[in-house]
Amino acid sequence: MSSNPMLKGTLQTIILKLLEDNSQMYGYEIAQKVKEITTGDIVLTEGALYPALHKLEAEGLLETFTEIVDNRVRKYYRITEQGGKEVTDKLNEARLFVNQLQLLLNLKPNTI
Amino acid sequence: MSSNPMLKGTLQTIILKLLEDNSQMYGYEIAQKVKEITTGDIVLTEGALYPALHKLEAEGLLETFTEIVDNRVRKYYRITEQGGKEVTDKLNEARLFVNQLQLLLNLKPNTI
DNA sequence: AAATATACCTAATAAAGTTATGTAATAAAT
DNA sequence: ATTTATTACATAACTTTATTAGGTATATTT
Repeated sequence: MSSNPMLKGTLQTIILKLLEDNSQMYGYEIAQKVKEITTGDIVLTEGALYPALHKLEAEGLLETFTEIVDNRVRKYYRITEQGGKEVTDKLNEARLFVNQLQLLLNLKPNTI
Repeated sequence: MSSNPMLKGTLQTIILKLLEDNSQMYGYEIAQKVKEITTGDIVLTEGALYPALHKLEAEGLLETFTEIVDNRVRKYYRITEQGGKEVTDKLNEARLFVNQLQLLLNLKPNTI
């Protein structure tokens, strides 16, 4: 099933949201977390994940620090103050989009 | 407020779904319908809409015929049998994606 | 007469994925 | 003991698919 074309535009929001809820995470951990939460339905490919992290860092929404664990480098990411503001907006956008998409596709489950 | 980057990957599904519910529609009508349903939140740009329609036609999921109304050409689209099968799959995919996204972003409204 | 709405189209550009490849250490399996 | 899988990072080539911008043309409204 691999990664989804529908992911486009939401990957940044997913990353920011995870880092809003978890004080620090490294790339691989983020990918594992997404796989776990979605029971394998959404898999973040490395070619999407790492460039997205770099971009968010370049934009000042994330900051990094490295640690050596088991002789391997881990690059941890933290959300910045600016990132904290952005994530609120992006979540609202995503919420709106999901609602409109559900309207368009008649996906809204009957709220009994 | 213009089209959404999150639209990527869902535009085809939106078009197919509308043409599943309406026996025939023309491009401009589809754009109007989407604007109407989403109260203007999702606007299909022509540069996205027309190429998407052409692609779906080329793939055999849609078929077309033209009519002259008020001395202007209208190109109507109909969903094909193959398109009917595809739309079911695409809707399931979209449903799954929306659910997983809501999980990831904690967007699920409390189902009271 | 000018502006807006209707109705189609495409080309250049940009964004953001996928696919493939590379490096390197540790852990598990044969 | 050696191969394979997992952990962990990264980037380049490619593809898809949208945005932006431009073009044509008729009908309607201001």
